[in-house]
Amino acid sequence: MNAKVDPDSPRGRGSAAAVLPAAEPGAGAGPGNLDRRTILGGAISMVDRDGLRALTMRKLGSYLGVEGMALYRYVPGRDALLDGMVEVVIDELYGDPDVLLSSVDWADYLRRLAHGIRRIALAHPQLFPLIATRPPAAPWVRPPLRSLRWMESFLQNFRDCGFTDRAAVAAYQAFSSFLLGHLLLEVSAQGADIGPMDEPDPGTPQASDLDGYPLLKHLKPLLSENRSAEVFESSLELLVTHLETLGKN
Amino acid sequence: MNAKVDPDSPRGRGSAAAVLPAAEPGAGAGPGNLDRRTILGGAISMVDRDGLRALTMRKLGSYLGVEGMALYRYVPGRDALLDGMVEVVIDELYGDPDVLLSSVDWADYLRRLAHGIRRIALAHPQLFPLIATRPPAAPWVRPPLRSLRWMESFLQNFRDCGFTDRAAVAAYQAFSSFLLGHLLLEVSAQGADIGPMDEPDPGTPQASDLDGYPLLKHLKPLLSENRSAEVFESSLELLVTHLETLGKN
DNA sequence: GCCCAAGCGTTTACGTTGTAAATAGTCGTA
DNA sequence: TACGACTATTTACAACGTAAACGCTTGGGC
Repeated sequence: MNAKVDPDSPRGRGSAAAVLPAAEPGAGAGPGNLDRRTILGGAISMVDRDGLRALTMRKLGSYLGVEGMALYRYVPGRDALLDGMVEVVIDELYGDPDVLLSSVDWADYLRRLAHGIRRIALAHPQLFPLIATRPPAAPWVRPPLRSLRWMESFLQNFRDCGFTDRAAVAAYQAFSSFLLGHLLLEVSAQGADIGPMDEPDPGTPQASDLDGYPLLKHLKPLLSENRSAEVFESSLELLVTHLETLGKN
Repeated sequence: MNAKVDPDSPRGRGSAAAVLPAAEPGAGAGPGNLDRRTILGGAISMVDRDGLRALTMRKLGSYLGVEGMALYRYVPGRDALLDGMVEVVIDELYGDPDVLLSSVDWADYLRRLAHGIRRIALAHPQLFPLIATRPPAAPWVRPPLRSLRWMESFLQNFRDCGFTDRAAVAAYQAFSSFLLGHLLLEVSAQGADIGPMDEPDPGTPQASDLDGYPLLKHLKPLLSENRSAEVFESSLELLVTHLETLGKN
């Protein structure tokens, strides 16, 4: 196919990040076939396939072979459903062997964690905006690394590597900004690529739409090039060296 | 009040960024009182006050002293309304004198532009997630600098300063990621600060909730410190030096 | 075998949303 | 005065989130 495959892309690996515990949908009615995990898994795979707007309580119900109202016995409401989905997707990190390797090298840890989250983002492009914009549990919890468990282990790791409290916190915050910016833009671009376009995509400005913008017209090929993987890598390295100089202050 | 005031915060300046052309709402019924600009302005100030969930066609109508269906003569539908709001808010940049100063120094230009967008984000914290996540006009248009006019002038400016096509495009993309990550996190934290909390905010984990996370409990004061302005500044400088080394390749 | 409490999913119902279609009011011009 | 053209209202409908009441199944004590 292509010379190099993006190792974080779903097709680039044996789908190690897509560890959905989802029971198969429509497993027939009857009691006992429903629980919180099944519901969240179904919701996630539904959004992965059809997008966020297609996720309604009733549609999710019928996707699971059940009436919409049945979901309310396991989930307090739609917002809680969304929060639960975000939590489940973020916790896919725990199933990622590349991330879990422990290491005394904080830079190595940072790189593996970053790629782990990138893998999640690319595996669930339609869901990532939710990860980015749902109100976090506390104002000091920053997407996308928005689980208390991961925050704790992240900060622990950096303190163990000699970072001061201040520096560890700064590292968490800088890391969050970096990931959020890069991944949100990456999935939004990719979501538009494979998004809902059957026709020649009337949303995309054709060459004729750029008449007032000669430079854009000239740069369009460059702008359309997809160097996400390389850019992500080099920005990550920039962050690492920045954190190095930030060092122990 | 406080030693130093954030110059990008709405209270930090004479509200120069909040140039809403909004006609006063509820200006009485009768024909001729409605047009696209009024509608978008009303929608924006409504979201600024009550949040995105409160923005409904009918509620916006009655806010403007009109029946909800009247809006459809000027706006094709709700999605187009949201897109229009995003466009209007981004175009507030054109009314910002600090940004419009021309300069042969690309770094200076970048800094002024960055602060201009930060000002917009802080002036409309509830709206910024929309700026970040609405599908752009084309996959190669990246929020938050998502208007073709601004893209054109941004790229022009960098090319005039000696950047190659490639480097100018890379600068645009790096700039976008930087802004999106920082500003989205900043407004989300601030939105939670002044958000819908009347009681002691049950959403925020109290100290007792952090029992399983001793390090978090210990670092909570540091994590809650708001150094957004300084962090933004220093990350911006990091970006500038990065673009310098990226230079002309 | 019988009953009953508990748990699960369905049914019914209500208010709200986005939006299409038909309607009525207003105003400049012929 | 009559007439289009705009403009805003009214009416209508399907889909949504969710509360409340309702049956159905099931397992345990007598």
